Amino acid sequence: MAKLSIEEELRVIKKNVVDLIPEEELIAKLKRSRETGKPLRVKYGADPTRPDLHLGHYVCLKKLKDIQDLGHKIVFIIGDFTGMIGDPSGKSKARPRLSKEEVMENAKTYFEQVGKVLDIEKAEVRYNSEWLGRMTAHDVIELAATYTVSRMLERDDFSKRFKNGIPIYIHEILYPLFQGYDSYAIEADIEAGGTDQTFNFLVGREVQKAFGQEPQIILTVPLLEGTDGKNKMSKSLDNYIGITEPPNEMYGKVMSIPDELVVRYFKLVLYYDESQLKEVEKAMRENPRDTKARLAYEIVRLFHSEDAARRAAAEFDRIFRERQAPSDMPEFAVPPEGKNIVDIIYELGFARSKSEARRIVSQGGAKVDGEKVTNIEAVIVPKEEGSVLKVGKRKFARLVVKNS
RNA sequence: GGAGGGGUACCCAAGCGGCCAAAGGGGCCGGGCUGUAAACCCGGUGGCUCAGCCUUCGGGGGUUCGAAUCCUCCCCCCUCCA
Repeated sequence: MAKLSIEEELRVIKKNVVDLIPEEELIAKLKRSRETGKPLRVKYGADPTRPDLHLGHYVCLKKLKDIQDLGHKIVFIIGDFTGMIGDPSGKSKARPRLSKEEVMENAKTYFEQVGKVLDIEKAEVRYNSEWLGRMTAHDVIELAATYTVSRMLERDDFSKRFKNGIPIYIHEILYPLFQGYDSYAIEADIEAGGTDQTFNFLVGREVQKAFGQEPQIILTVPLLEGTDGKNKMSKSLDNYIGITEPPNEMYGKVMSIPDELVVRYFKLVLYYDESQLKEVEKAMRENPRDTKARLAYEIVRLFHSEDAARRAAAEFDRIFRERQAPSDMPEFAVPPEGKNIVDIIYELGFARSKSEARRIVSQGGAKVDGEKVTNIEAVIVPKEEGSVLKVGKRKFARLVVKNS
């Protein structure tokens, strides 16, 4: 890659970044890196419990890719040790303890997905049990002595929980310290992550200083809101768009985000620059639907292909604009004498229980060949060429006569 | 260690002997409408062999014709004092 000036390098790094603390130190590090020819070490913590990456992760991975392209070293930390503690950031729910095998398995899936965004071969991968697992009680106390309780309680999550009488466990208090120790162990120059990690990263700086190391730079990227438009994208809230999801699913999920989020997705996921975003804003006012469709198209293209995007768009229009059946749907065998509508819906997995299937039917949510079927006693005998069952807005199946 | 408060369905939160499968909100699901799986409006939301039955209100035991509601033991959480 052509040599950029420090200013240009900094501009690349700063794109779509919320905080860079402190910028002067980064400039100094960049200068020194050029002089010594040693790339900066950029730490990124990987969660070994959730191998499904989504667009929210992508925002940060894309940033890492930018930095990698500038010639710096990305260091992935697999938190196999801290995974047993559970990061207190956000919701606090006890996470299951993972076995070594599970961690390795998750890590494998994780990197398969990360590989879609940046070059794993050029990155360094470390497991934090390597150093945390070797710590003695003495070491832990020494680490714990680098921070105070009141400073720990400055953290937003903690102070809120403390005020609201929600328990905070000691091990959760220790978490940021261990994460900080990781930075020391790998000699991080920069630590990157979402803005919710700011506190942990700051603790990392303190730990590094306490152990006589130059503190890392903190680089945070915005948290992308999920399809609900309110909360940050996360698997547990089920408002996420996974980067490995099939094209049709991905396209549909993008179409389901609130209109207000469209510009933000163009910015954070597609990396549009200011002038492009102005155009998008204008287009959004004039024709929101088509603009959102363009977003969906571009996102599918990014993670799959131009061809997949085209097909996903056509399929979406076919189902939701023209109200037609999809070109491809699961087949369900019905005996010649027919089968009860509720049983069919339940067996297809279109309802979680038979009661739910009954509700769907009686509320008018089931159609066979375009005709509503509201009687839960109805017995369906498919036409000779097959019939189309539609449940809700987007669940379809082809019913065919077959002797079982 | 002492004193108080609390644990209710996917989440938050009412109920405090029968009318409670349990108010209300969120979420989710369905319908209508539409520019989309947007927004908005309406309805539904434990399960089943469904006008009936079975399981649910931290866990066990008990009182009662009858308990989420009363008693008792246990587990867990919070606050204040020490």
